[in-house]
Amino acid sequence: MVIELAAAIVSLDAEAPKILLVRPGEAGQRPSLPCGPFDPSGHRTLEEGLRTWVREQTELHLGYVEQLYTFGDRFRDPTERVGGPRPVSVGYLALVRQTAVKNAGRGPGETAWGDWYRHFPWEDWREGAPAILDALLAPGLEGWIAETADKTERQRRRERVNLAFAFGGGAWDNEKVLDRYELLYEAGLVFEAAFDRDPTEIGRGGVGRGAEPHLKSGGALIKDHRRILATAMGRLRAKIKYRPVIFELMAPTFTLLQLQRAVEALSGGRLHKQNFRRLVAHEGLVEPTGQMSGATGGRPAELFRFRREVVHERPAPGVRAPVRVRRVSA
Amino acid sequence: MVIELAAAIVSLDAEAPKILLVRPGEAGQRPSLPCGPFDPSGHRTLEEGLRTWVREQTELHLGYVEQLYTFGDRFRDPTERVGGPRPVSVGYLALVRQTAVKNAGRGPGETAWGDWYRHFPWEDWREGAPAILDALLAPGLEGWIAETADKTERQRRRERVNLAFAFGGGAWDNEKVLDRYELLYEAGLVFEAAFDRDPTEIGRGGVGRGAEPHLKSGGALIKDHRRILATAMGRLRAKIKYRPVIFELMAPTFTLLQLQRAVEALSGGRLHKQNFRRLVAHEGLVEPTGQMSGATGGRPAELFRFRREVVHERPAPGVRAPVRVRRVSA
DNA sequence: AAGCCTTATACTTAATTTGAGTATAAATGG
DNA sequence: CCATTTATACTCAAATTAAGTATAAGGCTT
Repeated sequence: MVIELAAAIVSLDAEAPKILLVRPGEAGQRPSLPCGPFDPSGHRTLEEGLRTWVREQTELHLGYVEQLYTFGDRFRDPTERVGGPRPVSVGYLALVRQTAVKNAGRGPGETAWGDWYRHFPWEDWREGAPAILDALLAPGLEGWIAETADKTERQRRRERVNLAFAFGGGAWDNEKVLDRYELLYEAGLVFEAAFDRDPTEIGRGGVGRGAEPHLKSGGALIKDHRRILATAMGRLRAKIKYRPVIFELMAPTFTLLQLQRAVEALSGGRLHKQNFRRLVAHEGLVEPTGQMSGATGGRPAELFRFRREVVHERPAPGVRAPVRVRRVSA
Repeated sequence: MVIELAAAIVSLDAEAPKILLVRPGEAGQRPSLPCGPFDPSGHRTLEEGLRTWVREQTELHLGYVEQLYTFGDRFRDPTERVGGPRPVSVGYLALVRQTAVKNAGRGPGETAWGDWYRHFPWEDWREGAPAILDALLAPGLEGWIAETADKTERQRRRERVNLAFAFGGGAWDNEKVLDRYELLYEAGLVFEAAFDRDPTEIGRGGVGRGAEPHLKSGGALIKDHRRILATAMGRLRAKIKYRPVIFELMAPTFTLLQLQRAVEALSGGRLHKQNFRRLVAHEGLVEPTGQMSGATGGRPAELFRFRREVVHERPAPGVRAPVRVRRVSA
């Protein structure tokens, strides 16, 4: 059995969260995350194996690395054969500063930074509710619910959809990224699902159902890499609330607005500016440097830096600011 | 490569958190968690594999199951040979109600419920600071810090110890169970560490150093099973704060004090009674049944039940009550 | 039966935190 | 010099929290 190690390497380019992708070797193929097999004889730990692979493939030396989840489902990869070797993949989240980013090439096998919302357009609520939600996903999911004849199963599907997508009046939870992706996958609304079917089931209508919308439901990746990416996104959104991981993505000094935009970019929603600065100051997350930033269009802002001591002072230091997400468009 | 699936199955017996253990086959051996190898041809998913193994070994049908972490470190198992097969284990947390508990036997290979604080005596602060902390762990860790000649490394160790054990005046964080266990392991203060050494290093003093205290630092388990248990404990302590998982361990109806004792048992600290009940009522986590409990010594208390609807109402429903942990003894 | 122990539950109070503003300051580009 | 943009200080009411006090309702003891 081969264990594949795959990394969702996240960076932040101003207001856009980026993800490092490896270009497909052949045309028509989908991109992948940097990844490679775990080598029990060479790698001392799983994480070290991952770091080694990433270093080889991208020339990046990872700083912050966190294990996400281990997936072992059958038939998530269209090239998997019945009775063939079973893929087991361990997904990781890594954070790198934009300054460390280099050598993204255009050729096959080379790496490139992509916008993570291209793969999950329904997750970005910064400019109001994403259009794709009402235009494609809601009707698509509605169809998937109606599709089953069993009443209990229908109810179960409706419940899951309402919870994950907040259709039933509930509040949109920006951490439920994986739940939403899995539902879309099951409902056949993401590209991968059109291919990744149990081959023994092909012909039973799996592939046929509405090839059109799949193409629009975000950029697909190879194997289960978009699932790993969804896990990374959800985990990161949760983690910035109680660990100061956001600073892994920031330059050594930054203005409070830059910090706010960074949090907003990852969270996919807006924050209340005045309360945000009160919060980060009060929590002791940042301290003023005394220097001023080269004004970007208005009054110059003071530059701040991360206060490392905060981890000793409070048990769970993070940006606890409530993310505002609303249905009314901006 | 073989992937081992192992489950930390937690239950709650009144005020004692319990963990399901499998008795060692031979005398002198340590107990283990229920576990078994992942079978790529038989198991559709990793989690299904785990459920199957647990069903076979314990006749328990698991309800709530959650993946914790995948460990792939070398030489965590004393029986591991240099160049031998590499152990990779996926740890799971499962929660079962005490009512579902049965057939715990006394013979080898049979299961038995053990107190989880027997394996982590330093984690139970309900009756004040655990004695083992000042008596054994603090001096032991101090020795480990002093042991290295490199000043930077010494500083690094001190920082880690202070953070995890709150020696430097910080607050004890009841979620840092794994950090603490790993430190004790590295410092050679837990039983496992006396055995689990890189065999190539044996003779360099690893095993020799103070065999005495190891035996007292909590009940050891086979392989890296205590590490999985530590992960489970930390995860569960974190999770009850934002997911209503505590109800997976409660009877269908319960008094508010029973619920409070359950939370305290897992958290390892005390809660403020009046505020606790205000909290669970206000969060909408429970609803009164109208029935009264058979009084256990005082005024009869009303029985409550879990309000399932709460998951639709708020994004992260859980018992957010602050756990009080203090150095002064009760 | 009275008094005491135990547990339950209602209510109070002050301090703190939160959400949502308003007001004013300091830069730039016409 | 004025509109625009961004920064930052300050306000204010509502909600939440921490830590009580007060009272109720059982059983057990003497």
